Amino acid sequence: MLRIDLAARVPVYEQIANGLRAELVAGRFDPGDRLPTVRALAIDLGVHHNTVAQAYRQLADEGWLELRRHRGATVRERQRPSSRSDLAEPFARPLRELLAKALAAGLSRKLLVRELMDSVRRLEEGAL
Amino acid sequence: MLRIDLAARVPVYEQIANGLRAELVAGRFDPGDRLPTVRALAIDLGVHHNTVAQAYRQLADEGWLELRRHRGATVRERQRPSSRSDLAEPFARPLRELLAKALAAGLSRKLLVRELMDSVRRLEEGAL
DNA sequence: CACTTTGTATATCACTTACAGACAAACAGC
DNA sequence: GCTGTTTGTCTGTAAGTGATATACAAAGTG
Repeated sequence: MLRIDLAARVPVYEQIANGLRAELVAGRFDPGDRLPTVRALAIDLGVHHNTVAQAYRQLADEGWLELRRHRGATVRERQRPSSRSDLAEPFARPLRELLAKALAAGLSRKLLVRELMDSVRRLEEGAL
Repeated sequence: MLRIDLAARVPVYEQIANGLRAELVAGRFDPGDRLPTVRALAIDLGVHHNTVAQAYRQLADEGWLELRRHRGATVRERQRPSSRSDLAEPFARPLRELLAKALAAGLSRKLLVRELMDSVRRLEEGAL
């Protein structure tokens, strides 16, 4: 389901939240679906259950999950937020820096273009 | 020149390195060019000079800069690394998670596609 | 040769992260 | 209904990291 890199710079709880958010945005869960309990997922990922709980709480804050004690995490109906163009600015810079890193790491421009076009295709298909 | 966000999650020294790397990859500096001294850039950015020094050292480790005491940081001739396709994998996931965050933050797919296509165009022009 | 400039090294403080362990309350089986 | 288990949460803690402060050695500058 998820792959966690304990040595990565980005915190584990954020890796979990990022991974789940990606699946939620992609619509891989339906409203009402139950996510694994914090302990079950923690064992599955090999981390502490508090770490998973933190990720769940973050996604709950963002409105993706509803957390009720002893009922687990249920996927919430969440209207896709309305788009505003001034939100593109904080996205453009991370993207540019990510591309710079990739180029510096040795990826060719051609390969990067292919990756980006893949993302474009997935986006236009409504997926991620 | 650079914009630093002290409140951001990514460390300041890495923001500096990222920003400079983006300009270096884009070819905005010529080999032999001098970068500002650590103290000058530190004052300009409002951070400690050690923080800038750390960014410079990272870029030097990557081969972008040559650091000689009292001579400042000079931009090195650096052959663009050869591309290998297995390098695309560690790039795809950050990209996907970045897109997911953007979608979750309210960017429309259409807007994201436009940003990505902008990047593609810049890449194909040899810039960034 | 005195003074400034410049990158570096060491120490310190604050913050974050992941974990440990205990807890209260809802659930399951009887 | 009652008891034991399950489940998310709370509090505390040890380790690691980031940014700064400060001192230092050596090259530049007049």
